Amino acid sequence: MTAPRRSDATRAAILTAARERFAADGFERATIRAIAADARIDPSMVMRYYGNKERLFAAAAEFDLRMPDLTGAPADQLGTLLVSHFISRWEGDETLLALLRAAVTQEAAAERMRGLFAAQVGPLAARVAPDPAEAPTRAGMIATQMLGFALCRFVLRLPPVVALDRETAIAWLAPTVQRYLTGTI
Amino acid sequence: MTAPRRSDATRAAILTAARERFAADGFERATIRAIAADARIDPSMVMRYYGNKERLFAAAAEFDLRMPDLTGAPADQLGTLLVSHFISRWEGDETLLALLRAAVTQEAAAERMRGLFAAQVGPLAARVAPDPAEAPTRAGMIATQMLGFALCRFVLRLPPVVALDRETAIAWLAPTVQRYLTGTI
DNA sequence: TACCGTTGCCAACAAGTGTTGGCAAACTGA
DNA sequence: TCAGTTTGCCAACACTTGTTGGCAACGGTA
Repeated sequence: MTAPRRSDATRAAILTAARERFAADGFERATIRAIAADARIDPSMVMRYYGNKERLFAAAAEFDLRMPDLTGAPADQLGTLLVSHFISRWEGDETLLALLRAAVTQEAAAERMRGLFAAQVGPLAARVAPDPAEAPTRAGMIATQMLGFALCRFVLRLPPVVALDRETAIAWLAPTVQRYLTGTI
Repeated sequence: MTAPRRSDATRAAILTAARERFAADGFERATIRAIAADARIDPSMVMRYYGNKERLFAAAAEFDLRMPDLTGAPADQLGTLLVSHFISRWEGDETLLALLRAAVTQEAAAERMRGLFAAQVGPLAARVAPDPAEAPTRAGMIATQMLGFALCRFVLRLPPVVALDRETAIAWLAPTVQRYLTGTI
């Protein structure tokens, strides 16, 4: 139980600005100076509170997929539920976008992305897959589709993918994810 | 018909080194100095022959998907043929990897990626899709899956995706691409 | 009040970046 | 042979980057 500090607001402002910049520009093009300017403080404050740029990114890219509990859900609805959940996670929080943009050139960010899918999608796959031994592969295939969708929609902004409304996107993606999760290979 | 210049070998060496560096490090972390060092020439030569870093990248990321002619192929084999072709294109040439890594932070590279799928996958989808009007969407969905696969396998290096051998990868991906190409939505 | 840790800013550093201009050597054509 | 072009390197430029140290103002505590 730590006492709240007077600088907590500054810390939070830095983190918010960092997430925005990392999400928009990636790791190398997001500069400490720009982040500090957004947070309306001096760049040296960023260093004092977060040590260096990598640790700032690590703090800003803290993320949890919050995978839903699918026990009890209709077996043929798993794909729809999962895809719908993923899209919500992407749209509600730019942290994942920051993580994806950075992961392409930052090994630490890539490692975190790997951990995210292994630790959160893997167990879910293990519970519903016909053979639990296939769970990592199934989680990996789901990653290829969901990260690919996010890449095309939010990063590359491929027009036909941007144009999809939520329901249509789910209609396209759900059968794919359903098959990766429970289908026979 | 231009006469071959004495500097053509240097130009080619620069281009090869540039492709390697851009593919491995992305646009901003690949430095002119490092590229020049790989090509064993002075950094100023890169500027003389390619003007600036952006134009160097544009030259290094010249790429053609070389989509195969699928007229006459069995309708139910389209997914397999396409996926197999994509994987070959990815593995045979690091240009596509350079383009993907750069596209995440460089708008010009993203634009080229958009053009690639619109101009090469789009027409193919128009020929085999039930309704040609859906071709852009279908090409876009194929992009989400194939770029997502490349992202996870070559960039993020998700272990279960890296571990897939070529046949297994095709077995997973082909039905997805087949459905995006010809399935009902 | 006097004290001391906290918060913040300013100025500067060292390193690395893309980029440029000039100059020597090598080559080409007459 | 000799002028003119091409090829290459060196040194430097202007700028940006992450990062550091010092110094003033603030705020709670005794």
